[in-house]
Amino acid sequence: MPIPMQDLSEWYTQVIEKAGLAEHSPVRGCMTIKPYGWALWENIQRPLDEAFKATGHQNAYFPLFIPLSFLAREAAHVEGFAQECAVVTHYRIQTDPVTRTVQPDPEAKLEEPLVVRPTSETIIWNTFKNWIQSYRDLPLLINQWANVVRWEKRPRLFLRTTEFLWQEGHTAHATAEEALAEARQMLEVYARFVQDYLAIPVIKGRKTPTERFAGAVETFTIETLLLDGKALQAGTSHFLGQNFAKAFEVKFLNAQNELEYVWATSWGVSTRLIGALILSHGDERGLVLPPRVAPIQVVIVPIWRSEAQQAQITEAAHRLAQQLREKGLRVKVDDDPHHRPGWKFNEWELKGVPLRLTLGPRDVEDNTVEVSWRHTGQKATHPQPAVVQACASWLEEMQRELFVRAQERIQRQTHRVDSYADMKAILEKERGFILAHWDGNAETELAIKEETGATIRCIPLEGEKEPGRCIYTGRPSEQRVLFAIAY
RNA sequence: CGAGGCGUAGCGCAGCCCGGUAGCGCACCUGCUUUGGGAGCAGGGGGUCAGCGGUUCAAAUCCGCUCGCCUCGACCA
Repeated sequence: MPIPMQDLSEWYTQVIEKAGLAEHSPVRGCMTIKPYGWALWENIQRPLDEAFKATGHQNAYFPLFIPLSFLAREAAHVEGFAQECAVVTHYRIQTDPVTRTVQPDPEAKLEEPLVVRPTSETIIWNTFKNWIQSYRDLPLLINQWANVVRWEKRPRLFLRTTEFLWQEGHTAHATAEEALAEARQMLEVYARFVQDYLAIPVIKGRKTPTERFAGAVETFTIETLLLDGKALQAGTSHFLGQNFAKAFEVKFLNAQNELEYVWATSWGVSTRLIGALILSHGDERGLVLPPRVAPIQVVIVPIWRSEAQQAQITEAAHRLAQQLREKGLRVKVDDDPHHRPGWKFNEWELKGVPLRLTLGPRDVEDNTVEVSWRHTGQKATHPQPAVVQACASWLEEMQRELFVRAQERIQRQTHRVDSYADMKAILEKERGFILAHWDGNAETELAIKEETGATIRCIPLEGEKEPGRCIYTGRPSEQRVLFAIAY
């Protein structure tokens, strides 16, 4: 295992493959998500889905294919996605009689090409048109779990794959205020989930106009900083104004019997969260998974010498596992006879399992068990009944400690900077978050990006709002913004 | 799309410069001994050497073309 801080990109690829989360598929930029990785995604999906439903949203499903003409309806939107669309042009293949190669049948060309959705605003708003007539149909609060395709130039497992899995919320409202409140609410839902479940600290903010979603009036984001000091957008929530309502002619009659365009939001998080998770907590032994989303929270490794012991200790391990399951924990007994204990210790540490219980002849004799904490490497032996009682609270403690540890790391990597020279020096040396003043101009933003590689990740929503002078031009600025080199 | 690197067993690699019928480690199978931090010994199975073409008595090796992958940039959830 490479040391994470020396070559994070090598470490990242290896840990994903060795821990069995995912692997490269034969299709460029597309990955196979393996059972362990999928279990992790399910543990991310479940609480998010519950949070969406708790805030009044319903799930639905819209088509994978979008007629090309739909995408063209919203000018900024089509421009934003034009460079990365996969397009279906034929509906049949044939074997060429001369070359013997299989190819699209030229006779079977589609009248209108279909775009594989890079996001679903257009097809959903085309549908919403039929669902909305009156203010009584509003708000319309829909979410879908889906796959989308964006032909990215440089794919990376989980962080930027050609096909990725996500959820996309799409809502319609009677007023701008209500839609804006919805966008802000979902940003909160994301921030809470990412911090409480993934133990990843985030900064909530607004995107600058240059970084805004194609077709949005306002884009909110949660930004985090990974182990190597590079920033990652972990989720977004957009206030779309009336842009899509106008593009798709979605109007409603208000209580005064007047026809109005509806107001929209959209918001999403993706399998990128798994990448964020790996690159927030991992170490030289591999993955470190926060207990709340870990597919296996406790692994029990039985150790035996004789065959008689094997039977007895394995049985004791399963009894212990059952007691822990009754406490609501996800437990695995690794009684595989083909591997030795040392191998198993390394394997489960690589897979990031939060707690390991080791049960050997000594322990069975004394009714004890050895506990090992993944995030600290600490070990201790306790009586079995005490361990059964304490495991759940140890896991909760670990969940909090992982968050605090990440928060302290990000604090160390965050710099308040007032001189452009300092900013450049820090970005070259250790990257990280740079809190600095900006004059609000896109030209300034672009110049800084070209000279340093750093972009404005967001204009933070929280924290002090002291005015100052732009780090680049010296012109007045209302508040500090967050710069970083991004993934 | 630009710049680098790499395609040889499931995985990681050597062999290529200097052409002679393919090897190592891990993994896998069998047996025995082992099991508290990636076990040992013995035996065994597994290869269109990325593809196509050329040179040659003979090509993994030399030459040409094509395809794919990885890393780094511009783009992005």
